[in-house]
Order: sequence, then C-alpha cells, then structure tokens
Amino acid sequence: MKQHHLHPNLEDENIALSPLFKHLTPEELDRINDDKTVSFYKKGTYIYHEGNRIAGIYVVLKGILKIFKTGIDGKEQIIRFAKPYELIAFRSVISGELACTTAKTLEDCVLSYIPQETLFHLVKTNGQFSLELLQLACRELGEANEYITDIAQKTVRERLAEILVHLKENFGLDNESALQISLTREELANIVGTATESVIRLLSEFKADKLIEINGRKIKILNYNLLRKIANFM
Amino acid sequence: MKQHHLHPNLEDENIALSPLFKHLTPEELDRINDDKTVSFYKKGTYIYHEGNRIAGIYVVLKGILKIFKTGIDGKEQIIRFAKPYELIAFRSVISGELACTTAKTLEDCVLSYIPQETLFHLVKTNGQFSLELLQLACRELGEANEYITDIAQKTVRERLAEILVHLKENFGLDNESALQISLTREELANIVGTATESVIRLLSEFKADKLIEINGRKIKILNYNLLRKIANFM
DNA sequence: CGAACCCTTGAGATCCTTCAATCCATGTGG
DNA sequence: CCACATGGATTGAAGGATCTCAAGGGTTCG
Repeated sequence: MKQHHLHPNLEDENIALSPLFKHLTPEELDRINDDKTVSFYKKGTYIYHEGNRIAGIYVVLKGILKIFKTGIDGKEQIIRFAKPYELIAFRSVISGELACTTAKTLEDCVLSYIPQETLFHLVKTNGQFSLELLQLACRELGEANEYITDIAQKTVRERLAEILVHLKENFGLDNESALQISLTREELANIVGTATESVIRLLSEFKADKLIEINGRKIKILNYNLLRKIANFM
Repeated sequence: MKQHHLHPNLEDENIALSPLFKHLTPEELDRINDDKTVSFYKKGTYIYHEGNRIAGIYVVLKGILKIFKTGIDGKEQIIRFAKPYELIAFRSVISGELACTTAKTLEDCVLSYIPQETLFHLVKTNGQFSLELLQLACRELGEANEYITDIAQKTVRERLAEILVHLKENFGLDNESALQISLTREELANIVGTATESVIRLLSEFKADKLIEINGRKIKILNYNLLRKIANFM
C-alpha cells in the first residue's frame, strides 16, 4: 500500500469501515488497498475545485469537509458536508463530468484516494457493489430534492432552525450539548442560502427565545423539540 | 409481451429507444419486453404519490410528466419534468425508500412499467448497464446541485428567465418559436419557487422588454440571448 | 348558463438584504 | 510587549424585492 507518512496514525484508519466497501471480497479489498493512497490534509485545504477533472474518488477517514458551489459574486453555496466513511468526488468521477463543486477541509483530515480505474472495475464486476453505489447516489438525490423544496418554500428562519437540527443529527452534540461541528456565521448563511447578518440576527432571536445558547462558534441546543417545530418539518 | 390495449399505437413505441437500454443484449431486451407492461394515461393522471412504495420504474414513451414534492400548505415544488425515453420512479425503487415525489401527467402519456425485480437483475448482472444507470443518477445529482444554488442565490427574475431558457433547451420551440411545453402560471411559479402573481408580473415585464410574447399559455421566445443574460448563468 | 379554473392587477405589509460602522479576538512583526 | 493588521461577529438604519390578500376578468366545458 502506497502511503504518505505525514501523519502518525494513518494505519489506524481502515477503508473497509465505510459501509460501501463492506461487502467486498478479500481479493477486491486487497486490490483497493494496493491502489489507494492515504493522505493528510490540513484544515482549510482545497481537495478539488469546481471545474476540475477528477481522476478518482476520496473516502474520508478523518475530519469534516464542506462541499460547495460558487455562485453569484463568488458567494458559496454549501451543498453538503462529508464526514468519516463518506465519499467525495464520486459524482463527477462516475458521470465523467467536470467537478460541479469544490471540496475544502473544515478540520485536519485524512482522506483515502481511490483511482477511477479501480472504482470502475469494481462497478462493472461486482453487481452488489454497483447497486450499493447506486443506492448511495439515489439517497443523495432524495436529500437534494428535499433541500430544493425547503429553500424554495421555507422562510430563512425555518431553514436556519432546520439546519441546526440537521447539524445535530449528522454531527451530534458534545458533553455540553453543543454542536460538534464548528462553523462560521458566514458558513451557516451559505448553507441556509441567506446573508450572514440574517443568520446573526436569527441566532440572537433563537437565543432570546431560549432555543439555543451561543458562545462564539459554540452553539448549545437548549430546546431541540421547539427547534424542530420552528423548522416546520412536513 | 403483456400490454394494455388502450391506445392504438402502443406498438410503435420501443423501449430500446431509451439510451439507457441501448447496450443490452437481445436476451436482456427480450426479458424486459416480457416483463414490462405498457399503458396509456390521460392528461392529469397521477402515476404515483409522494409516500407510496413503488414496485417498479416507468419509462416514458410518449408525453410529458411533472415530478414534484408537496411542501408547506400543499404548495407544489416541481423538481423536474420527464419526457419520452426518460425514467421516472427509479430513485425510490433503487434506494428502496418511499417515493419522495409525486408524478402527474401534463399531457396524454404512454408509459412502460418495468418491475423492480427485472431492474435489479439487470443491475447485478450487467456492469455496463449499472454504470449507465449510475451515470444517470449522478448527472441528475449535478443538476439538483445547480438548482439548489440557483434558488438560494438568484432573484426570482433571474430564475424565471433561467427556467424559460431551460424549457426551450429541453422541450424546444414550435414553428412560431413558442415553447412546446404548456404550463400554467402556477406551475411556472412552482418551478421557480415563487408566488403565481410574481410570475405573472415578471412575464409582463419580459413582454414589455420584448424578450417574449405571451398568448395565454403560449410563450414565444423573442430574444433568447438577452434572456440568457438576465438568467445570469455563471 | 353557471361552475371551475386560470389569469391579471392593485395595495399594503414584511421579510430580507445591503451598506456602514464598530467591536472583538487573534496573531505577527518590530 | 506594544501596535497594528486581519478576519469574524454584531448592530443599526434604510430600501427593495417579493408575498399576501382581495377583487375582478376571461375561458372552457358540461
């Protein structure tokens, strides 16, 4: 296995922990392990840029990344986050299109890179694997459809509450019931699709309403159920 | 081949015209043709509803459908349209989730229904086919990401112009350079993600600016390039 | 001819954005 | 250790885009 020895504990991370690779045969896993490279990336590093042609997919082994599109005036629209054992870049690799998003690390990350040849070979020879990849893509598609409807129909207030709920669901709370993921106000705005100032004002309101507690970037969830209610889930 | 003889010319329609099924072996095509059913649906018919469990996919052979989610207060959000040789319902069938959208015919339609067993068998045994299906899903995912960014960042005016451009690209113009697809103002609003009244007012503005000509639901495109400019493509 | 639908227009309200100024924490170089 | 630069967070004020509500007009179809 090729490996960049830039980080002490890379060996700990095992690609087979990703649900997608669970049902591979030992031979297939060996092939992946031979072909892959594992690398360490500092917080704030770009993995790929919108418009790039990408020659392989990445499995997140450690850390969190944001995946975003750059829109009007360079304003970022965050499409999703990627956390350990999730894939990035597979959409463009599979479709053969240029990257439609940019990926940037929000924390120090360890990523495993799998060349597209290895991936395509697996898809073509392992029906179970390709079905699971398909299911992954289809689940993401379902989430994207939700997202579209929310942005189109909900108020900024509802969307912000919803995002807080999602962040809790996806990244959990620490022992003080604060969101584990740490985002700037601007990043929150770029998920919700609004102005930074609006996020700030609404967070203050949520705080005044005892829904959350704010300490810099630390956001404590005080009343999860009410937050869900405000989010106006269907 | 099982077939509902509800329509004179069903035999004309050949599922193999769909690019997805192009690379199948004759045996595989036979299997599909044995398993499929072809049916006629009048304009305004629901094919499936959000929340349904769906047991197979549909290939559109004739007609146009709208695929939408129902959001706040029952307001529809149109996610996409489906036209001949495109698939519907495959997202939920593949992911095994309940339908996250509703499909309704906008015109008289002919659809071919393929049971999920047939589909799954193909995916598992034909690597090329599953790759193409994956590519289809990934392209849709890319479009969904665009859509999200547009709705989040563009003004209603820009989005409406963009939708007109898209409708021209996807459904073409008739001999009078009017959009082939006929939508109500409300449906336009439900794509753009705005109020019906806003669409009406903006269409009037576009008309005043000689971008389009309006005749009931008939929308003639007079200045395509300027429309694209207003749409503010990146 | 009425009912159902759709389209259109106006007026007022409101949610959000934008712009500008300030504050605060952090880090860096002298 | 201080001075200053930088990037984020905050607040206020003003304006504008868009929505909602209400009313009226047109068309189609049984």
